[in-house]
Amino acid sequence: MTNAEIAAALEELGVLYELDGAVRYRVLAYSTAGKAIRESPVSVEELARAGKATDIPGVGKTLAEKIDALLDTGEIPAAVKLKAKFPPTLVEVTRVPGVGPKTARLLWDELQVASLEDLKKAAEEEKIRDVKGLGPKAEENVLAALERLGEPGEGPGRLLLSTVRPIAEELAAALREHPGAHRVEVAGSVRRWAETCKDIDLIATADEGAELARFLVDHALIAAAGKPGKNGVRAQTHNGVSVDLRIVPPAAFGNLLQHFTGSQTHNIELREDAVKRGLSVSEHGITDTETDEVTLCETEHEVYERLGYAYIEPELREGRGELRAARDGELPELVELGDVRGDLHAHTTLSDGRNSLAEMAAAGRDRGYAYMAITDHSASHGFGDDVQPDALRHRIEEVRAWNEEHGSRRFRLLVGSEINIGLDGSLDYPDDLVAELDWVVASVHTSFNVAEKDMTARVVAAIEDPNVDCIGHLTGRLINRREPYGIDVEAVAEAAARTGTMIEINGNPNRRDLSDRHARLAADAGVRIVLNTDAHGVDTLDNMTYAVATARRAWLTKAEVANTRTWSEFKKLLKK
DNA sequence: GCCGTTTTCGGCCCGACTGTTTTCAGTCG
Repeated sequence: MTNAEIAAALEELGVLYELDGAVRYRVLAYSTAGKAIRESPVSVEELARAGKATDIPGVGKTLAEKIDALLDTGEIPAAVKLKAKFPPTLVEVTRVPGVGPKTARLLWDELQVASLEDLKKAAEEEKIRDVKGLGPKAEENVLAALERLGEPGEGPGRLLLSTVRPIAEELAAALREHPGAHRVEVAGSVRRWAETCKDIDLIATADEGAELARFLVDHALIAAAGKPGKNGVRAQTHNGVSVDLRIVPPAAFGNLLQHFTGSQTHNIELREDAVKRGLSVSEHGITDTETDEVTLCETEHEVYERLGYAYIEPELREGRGELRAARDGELPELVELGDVRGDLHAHTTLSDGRNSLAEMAAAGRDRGYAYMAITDHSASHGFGDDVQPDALRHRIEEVRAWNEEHGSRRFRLLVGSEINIGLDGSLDYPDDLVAELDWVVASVHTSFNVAEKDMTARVVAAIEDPNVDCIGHLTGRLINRREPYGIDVEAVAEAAARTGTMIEINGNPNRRDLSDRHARLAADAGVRIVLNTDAHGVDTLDNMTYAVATARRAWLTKAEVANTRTWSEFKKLLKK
């Protein structure tokens, strides 16, 4: 059973308890546990089978028992019982925006609304207004919400960071140009470099707030907007991204930026911790609950300092132990883009790239890298992009020649390949040819649908090949498009650490693979992490920013990333 | 239902907005 399936079952049970009128903290426990389980980098089923489910934060004895029952019988007895009391489709009603469990329960009791169809019918027949506490406006909102749910592609879907980020940056840059604007920052999940984003949060201080809000509404990217006021405005871009601009006095800019950068989990933990110390934290300031004295902070640094923490980088604000580390002075010094000395995964026109060897090499050199590996696809790659052994031999000569002519002590081009890992873990070039390469990335590109233990054995076999330096995009996921294939990342990391094989963080924003959680797990296991772009053109060499962001979200330091080293130091890490 | 450098029991963020109400509950982020 996948983590997502276990999480969904617990979250459903939480909703059922809420419909049944349970105290909200019990309900909350199910949703926080569900979130932690979904985000767990290791298999929760395996953890539970080993009797260690309570290692997951938010999972105690009771939830551990419920997970055991779910794994053994496919269902949780408490959920079966509640589903006999409430129709299972009532859970869907609670997910209609604006409805929620309390309203759903009310509509069930009063109107026997059991499903989305019943809800629609009740609203259309104007029966909802007869329920005490609800009115005609509720009917209108329900119908509008149901309408939106029905639209394909609409709804609460999250967009890829690389889709949202350029829009956020462009809007922020435009606002900064406005003469009335003092400070403008992008906040929210964009600032935390999350994988996906629901909306864009912009924070500003300005002389005339309403004027700045109107200025945003008039921007060419904005399609629709609410009423601009002195506190900001909510708008939508032409491609359907929500934009929230909030404007505050300069004295509280730090409080607001901290609040809107989130994450929600981070803020809740921070505020709970503050309450224990007699402080109440909000976007408007920090209040001493004894004296009612309010501290306003112009910067986030002041916010964290006032609360007794070291400054926490936005990428770390996910409620994964960063507050404790910040209090104890144990935050890592995160790797930065400027630390990266080379890109070790790039394609050219020899396979499926868009630029030539010379163009890619020059672009890498011009970025100030000390080394770059050209790694086109291998002999069995499809789509007519295969590179047969003779072509690779020729490529080896080409790279040697390029280094003769253009290379220097400051920059060297490495000849490599991204070699397919076959079903049995073998590579699709002869060993003696592979041995001639400077750098070998091995990746799975075919036959994703094999059992987890077979996929694990396959990749571990490649790791044990003395010619393989690095594993590419380990889980094969495409964010929002393709689930990662089943693979035991812990076992792979153990093998990689044992053999000195590196694992990349692929910086393609669709991949970001290793994920932040897997990268943390691998680094903890002793694996050297490599930050790569997998660039298929000169332009996508820029994707190093996403690899670095993922590494930072994984708490990685410069030392834990192999390609922050000079060539002479990096060379020592190679297997052969 | 979880959790603990103030607690193994008694706590469990904070505020905006909305729609329904005449002071607040529910929902959302």
